[in-house]
Amino acid sequence: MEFKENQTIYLQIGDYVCEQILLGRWNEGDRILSVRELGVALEVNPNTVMRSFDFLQSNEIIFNKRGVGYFVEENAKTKIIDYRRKQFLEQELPVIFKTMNLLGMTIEDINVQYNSYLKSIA
Amino acid sequence: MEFKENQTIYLQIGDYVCEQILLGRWNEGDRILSVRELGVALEVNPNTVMRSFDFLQSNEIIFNKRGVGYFVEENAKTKIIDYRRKQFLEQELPVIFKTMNLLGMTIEDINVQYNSYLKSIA
Amino acid sequence: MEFKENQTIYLQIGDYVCEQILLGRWNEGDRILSVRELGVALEVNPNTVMRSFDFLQSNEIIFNKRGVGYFVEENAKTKIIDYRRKQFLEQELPVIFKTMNLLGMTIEDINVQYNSYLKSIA
Amino acid sequence: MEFKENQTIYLQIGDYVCEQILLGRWNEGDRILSVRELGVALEVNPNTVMRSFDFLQSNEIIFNKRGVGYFVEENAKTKIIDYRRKQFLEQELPVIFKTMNLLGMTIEDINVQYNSYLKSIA
DNA sequence: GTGGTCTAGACCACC
DNA sequence: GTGGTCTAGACCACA
Repeated sequence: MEFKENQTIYLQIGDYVCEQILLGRWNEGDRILSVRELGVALEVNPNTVMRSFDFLQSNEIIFNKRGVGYFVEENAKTKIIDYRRKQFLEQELPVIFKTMNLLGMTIEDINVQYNSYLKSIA
Repeated sequence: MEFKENQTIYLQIGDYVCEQILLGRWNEGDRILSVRELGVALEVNPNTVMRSFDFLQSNEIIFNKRGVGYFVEENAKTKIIDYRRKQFLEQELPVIFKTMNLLGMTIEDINVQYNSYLKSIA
Repeated sequence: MEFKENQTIYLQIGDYVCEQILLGRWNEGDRILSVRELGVALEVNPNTVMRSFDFLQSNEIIFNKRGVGYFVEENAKTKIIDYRRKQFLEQELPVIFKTMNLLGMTIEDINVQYNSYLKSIA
Repeated sequence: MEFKENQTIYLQIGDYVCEQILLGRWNEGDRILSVRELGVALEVNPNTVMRSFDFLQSNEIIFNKRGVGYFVEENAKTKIIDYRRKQFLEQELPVIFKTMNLLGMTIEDINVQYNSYLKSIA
């Protein structure tokens, strides 16, 4: 896996795990990959993966059974989506709107971009 | 000046200088504040300012006359805007669109948000 | 390590690292000395070493793994040699030839000098 | 006039004046341009030109008549050429030869380059 | 342990 | 006065 430069790796791993949960790779109650396995898979130090799991656990996305592994919490999907939606509306969108104004772009320009985006992933 | 926590100071200073150029405080060919003056103004070490100027110079926003000072490059404004617009279209928007899809939001939802944003800054 | 007076230290460190790579001390993909270690070895402030590494990284000679260290890029050797050769052919040689003409020297004079140089290092 | 980055301006001005003398623009005994005139011509601070003249005077290339101007010394040409030849043989050539070896180039390669150089200026 | 950033202060060459 | 370089030392996030 390739990591972005402007965000710390363990947070990107956290996002990755959430993504996998949303995509249904691991359902609620399922055991996810071990720290070591995921470390190998992502070519990352297990300590770094551990930190991600810590983070996810403190956000009640996963929980730990000692000696067994990490498991997906009940309602994990809902929590992830709620969190992301809040983040998106309150943090990301305002910045985007501000940038739009600075660059002299209108909501119409965004519409155009969005349509070509939809085509690109179709 | 107050600095954000999640981005390094010298980059924020770089943004600040670009902003001042866009706003017309320094026009193309003008000499900008010296490393020391800007350091005092922003309550920051001159070395940190120097690092910003280094960065801006390598991006051809400003240039240096030895023993004289730093000056705004020709076409600096265009370069700044072009860079930001490119960054916005290629880096930020796709991420936004992807997030929208993940969260099941449509372009209409964005419109609604945008309108309330416009009211909030009016 | 002793440094020349007419060139800034961090560039000399950059040259030093390139030299070590060319000599095979560090091969492509290898981790090089840490900022601190090299600072101690060359009796130089770690900040100065960092500046060298910054420079080498921007020239794609080395790259960084956060929290791990700096590593030699693929094709670093080729890049170094290409860069030096280009520098030599386009920058240094024309100056030499111009000086030769100004001083009324011929390519034969250079030959003579070269032969005595070869003897001196034999 | 455009100045190189890796050498200080006043030395480049000194070289420029020597060049003009060698080329016969100013002969021995002639008055050269004033500090102010040359400053304007080269788009440089008169102080900087002054420093060059200081340097040239201390090397007995030019001399000063107070209130009148700077004049080319007797034997200035010879002095310049002797100085440059010495510089060339003892300082520049050895470096060139060392670089050649490092890059795996032979004196033959130099010959080829020289021939194409001769054509380029013909 | 690693790199990265910032400060404070010094010294230099240069304009 | 200007920028440029270097040192010493601190602190931080990260692996």
